[in-house]
Amino acid sequence: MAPIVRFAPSPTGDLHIGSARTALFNWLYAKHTGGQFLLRIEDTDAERSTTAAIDAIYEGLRWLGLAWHGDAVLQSKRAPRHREVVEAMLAAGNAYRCYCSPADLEEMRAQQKAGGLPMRYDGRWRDRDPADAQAGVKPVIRLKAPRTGETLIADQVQGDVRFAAEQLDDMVLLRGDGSPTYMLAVVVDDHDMDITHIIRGVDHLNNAARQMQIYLAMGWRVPVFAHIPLIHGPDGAKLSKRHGAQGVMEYEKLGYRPEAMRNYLAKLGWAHGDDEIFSTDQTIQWFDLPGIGRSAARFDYDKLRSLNGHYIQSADPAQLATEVLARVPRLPELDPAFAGQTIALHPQAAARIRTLIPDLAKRAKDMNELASNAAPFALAGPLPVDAKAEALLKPEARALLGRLVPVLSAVNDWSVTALDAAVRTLAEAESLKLGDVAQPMRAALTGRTTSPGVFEVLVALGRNEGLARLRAQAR
RNA sequence: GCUCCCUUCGUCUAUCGGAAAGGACGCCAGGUUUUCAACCUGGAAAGACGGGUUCGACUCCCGUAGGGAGCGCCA
Repeated sequence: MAPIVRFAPSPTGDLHIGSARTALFNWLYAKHTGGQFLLRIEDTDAERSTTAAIDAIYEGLRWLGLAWHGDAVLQSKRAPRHREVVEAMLAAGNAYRCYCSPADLEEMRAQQKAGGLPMRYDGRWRDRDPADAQAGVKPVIRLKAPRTGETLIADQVQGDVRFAAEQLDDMVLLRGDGSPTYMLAVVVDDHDMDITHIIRGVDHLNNAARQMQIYLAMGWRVPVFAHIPLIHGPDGAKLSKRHGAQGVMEYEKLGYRPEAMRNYLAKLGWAHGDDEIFSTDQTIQWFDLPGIGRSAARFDYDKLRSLNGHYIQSADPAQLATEVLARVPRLPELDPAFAGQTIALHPQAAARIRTLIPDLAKRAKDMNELASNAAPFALAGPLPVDAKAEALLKPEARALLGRLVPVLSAVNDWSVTALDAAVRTLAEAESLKLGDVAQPMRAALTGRTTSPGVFEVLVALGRNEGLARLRAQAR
């Protein structure tokens, strides 16, 4: 039977980068084994779940390229089925009503903590007569868990992990208002969805032991567990807002490409020998549970950037050019240097970007950098000259440009080689190094001190625009 | 406090009892060069600590330290 896995996030904000990796691992496993990848939204907490957050999950998964099978299951819609299961457990004597008030429980925990005891429900209503209940208390329904023995989780990543029965208390299955708890809902849903492998964060490892009790009580087949390590911030602490971007779509805004994210996230906690860069197809082919490590990994932005740069360089040039053109207009919101500016694309923008894209791609680690570097060729209107370029355009440099313009005007074949030859000849005649001429040219042509090669730029701009930009700064 | 998990260069990792402990990012140096990159070459850099087991431990066991997770009528 082909495996069926699921990604089961709770919709409480953006799709977190850690959750995204969990989704990726599940997706990879399904792809690798020819199984199915399902999506279930754990929205049973009505107060925290919003439709915007659900949409954010869809958006994040789509951007990452992780397609799920069929429609997402909304856990909140399955409450009747969850109650039905609890009724069955009640009937079988595997669950019971507990009439403790919140105050009772609080007091119990306080005493346990004070006495250095583990904080667990003590099972006081296990065999007590409901007639003893205080009036007005709506009972919760608790699982009647075994009090002796141990629960074994044969985890595919963590190995065999044992929990003594004394560690596990009688957890709540149904709340006082009749709504199901998470612990109950996951098990029922995973069972009903025929989930064969549960791949999720280690923060659920302890839960697995509790959930196992429900599988056992219902006589259900227990899925294979694989609890993967968490991602920490660069400082080793839990990944949080102060570490920067957390939601996957924030990475899109920062200019990271989905294929780079997939590669980076896969490498975080999973390895295939010494391989560092692998396509999604290769990852699918290689991915397997035994390759997953057990220790938490720190998020390393430098490495992500490096990978992203690699994928920018190796992207299909035509596709990349299209993406750049689409991103340039977003620059005011993505790059502080363009904040507040009005963006208008030049009629020749597409053509220029297409010819310059291989050169541009080598100089960018993210799509925003790429768009920013493309701006001098993509934008309409007067060319802005930044401070460093301005500093380069000293009077002597402007005079040099003045002597260069007629030389270039005389070039018939507007090509890199011909232009190169012409400029070199001029440089030699003036006993200058090529760089002495190239830098002022660059400043005049792009308004910046770094750019693709000046001859490539001249070709991309075309004779008229190229000469016009030089003339504008010449004297 | 109790339970569970983790620990190889700064970071991500390879190693599955016998190697000079390998790769990648980052860093440093050099080469190439019209800038910046890209690219090429070289370099510094690691088995937390203490005990065992073994002819032999990074690898297996125990302990210590450090880190993480869980202990809800949250998910």
